[in-house]
Amino acid sequence: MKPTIKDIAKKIDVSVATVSRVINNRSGYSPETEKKVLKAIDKLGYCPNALARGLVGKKIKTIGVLMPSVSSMVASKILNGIEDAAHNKNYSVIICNTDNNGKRTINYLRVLREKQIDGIIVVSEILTDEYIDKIKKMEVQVVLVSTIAKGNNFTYIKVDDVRAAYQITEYLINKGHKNIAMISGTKVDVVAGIPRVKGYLKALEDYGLPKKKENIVYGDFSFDSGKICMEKLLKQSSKVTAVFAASDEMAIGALSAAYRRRINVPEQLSVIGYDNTKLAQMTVPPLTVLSQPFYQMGYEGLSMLISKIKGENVESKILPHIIIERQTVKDINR
Amino acid sequence: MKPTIKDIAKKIDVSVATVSRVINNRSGYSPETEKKVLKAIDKLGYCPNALARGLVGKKIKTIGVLMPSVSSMVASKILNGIEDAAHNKNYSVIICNTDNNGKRTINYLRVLREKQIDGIIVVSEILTDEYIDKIKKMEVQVVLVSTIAKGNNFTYIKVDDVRAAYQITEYLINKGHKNIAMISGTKVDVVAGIPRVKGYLKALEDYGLPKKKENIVYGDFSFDSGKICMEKLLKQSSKVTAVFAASDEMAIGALSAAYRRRINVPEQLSVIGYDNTKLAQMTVPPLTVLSQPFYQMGYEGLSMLISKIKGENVESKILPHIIIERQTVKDINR
DNA sequence: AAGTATAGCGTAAACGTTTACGTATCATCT
DNA sequence: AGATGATACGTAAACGTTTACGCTATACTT
Repeated sequence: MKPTIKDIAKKIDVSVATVSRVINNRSGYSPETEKKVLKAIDKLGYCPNALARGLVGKKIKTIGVLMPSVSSMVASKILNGIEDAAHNKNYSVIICNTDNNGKRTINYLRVLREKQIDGIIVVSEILTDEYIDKIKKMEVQVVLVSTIAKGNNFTYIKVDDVRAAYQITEYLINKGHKNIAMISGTKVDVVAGIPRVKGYLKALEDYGLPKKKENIVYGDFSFDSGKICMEKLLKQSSKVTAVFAASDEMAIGALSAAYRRRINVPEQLSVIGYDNTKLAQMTVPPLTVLSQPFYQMGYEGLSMLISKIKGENVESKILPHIIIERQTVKDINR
Repeated sequence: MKPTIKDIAKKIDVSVATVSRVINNRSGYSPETEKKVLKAIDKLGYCPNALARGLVGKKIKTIGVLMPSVSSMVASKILNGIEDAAHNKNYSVIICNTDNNGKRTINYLRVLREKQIDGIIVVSEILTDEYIDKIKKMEVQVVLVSTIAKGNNFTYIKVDDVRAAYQITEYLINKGHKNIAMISGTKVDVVAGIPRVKGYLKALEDYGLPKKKENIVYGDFSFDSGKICMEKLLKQSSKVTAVFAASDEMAIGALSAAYRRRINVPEQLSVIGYDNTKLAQMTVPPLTVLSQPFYQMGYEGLSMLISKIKGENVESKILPHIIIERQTVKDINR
């Protein structure tokens, strides 16, 4: 059997309270007792039981992370940031891959509640009213990473997607492009879908460029859908010179489709991606992208959560984005 | 305050034992009492406290996963499998990103012990004697995924790397290649490094092909190192017609380097990767690879762990691999 | 009728901690 | 000398469960 605090106490003939005090660096014992206790702990190989601690102290130093997919490049980078920050603050993280599945998500919420976690981080998830309701009932601290819950004052940390999409489009316009297509994500996505289309359209409008319906095609953020969308775009009559894809993967799909049609990037067609996953550097030619600070999002998101757990007041945060110029966009002014 | 089992008991005037019994589907109560209890639970919004349960029952239904990086494509795919299996078996998973850092790993081991987890999975980690020692002292069930601990009888699940490397080389030989180079991973890696070189050399030997020292270059599994290694290979006098890279990323790096040098793949140079991450389908041309069943490794690895936790006897397992032919290898026989 | 089995429940200990409170000892101050 | 305060402990309750054990009432057996 694993030794308990009682075993330590018995061995050196002190009370459990004293042992507990030295373990927790409280005051109330002599240097000699401390030495004896420490020695006994070492000898018996004692290790505190976090469950018992959590039961009385109501803190288990563990948080839950809900995300639609742990294996996507963006999610795993965010997770990376969360995990690093958690480790630095001595918290553990339980991962919950919701798979965009309502029942599964609800189940996770229940399990997290049972396990008395101190807070939860929701990543890239589209929050339904049901989730929001359950989360509120949990009476637990929450922060949203790369997502929002409109109408609710959940703390969030993300990038300004409409602004980013606007700047991408503006960037393309400044490079002389006038007929710019967009490969969007799903129409229902309130974070990575709708806002990016909005930003794209706003820029077109501000610069007096025509908003052509056929220039927007909808994928699902995946490589395959990017390929298919690009095919669609290529079949159209209107000759686009640049394509803005709402994800790296779709941009790479577009690259693939262009390659198959013997269309040279960036000579004949410019392509810009969104995210700046590791992929973007690996393509030929390397992909110009809008970069989101995923790691930072995760890291700061967790830090914000801990602050909230400690009772501090925390404001939502918009993180800056940048365009990373590589080799898939051509300046056609010159 | 969250209601406890006592609150339920008090409300409907039964004992806590009875409430506990219906919660846990034990016998010993009438249908009417059951109804009353269930109703009260629903009304008060009661949720069991897993910490208290774990304290008495010595099972918290949580496992820990140690991996060098959560954001790498292969690790995250394995994690995906682990998480799915865990969810199906009603277990939670705590992730521990060790970052190949000894102190950090030891710290995680301590935390996992404190939190009384039921088992641990070690993924792709190079196990030092210190880790092995600590793990043994934890008296906890373990399974190793995509790694081994030589000299110790830890249960593992992985692919046969020397056999896989042998088959890759054989495959290339059958396609008419005689001067085959290898871009290996790190020399110290006892799982993804050494064994693959071994398999490669064995095949060369069995087929009576010369083993040239300069045909093996060492990277670190990353894209950049793959690029650099390919450059080295290209600078050499001996004209290689095929390259076997010990990871997809390095293979893609090789593709990049070849492209820059205007060397056509697969016309002038064949390339084969190892892993079959999502990346492999996205390159132009799509990458021929040896595919490792990462998701399955994770899924079955966790299942094995649960079996061990339940006290069953579990054997280590070698999972099958296959070569997926795409477009980067040319048959130069014809 | 007496005995036995069973259903349905309650009591209380146990799990491993933390912590409020009490107490004994001793030094210091007035 | 007596009061005061600090130091160094110990005692026991509390956290929210599970579960061994015991009890009562009823049904069934012989």
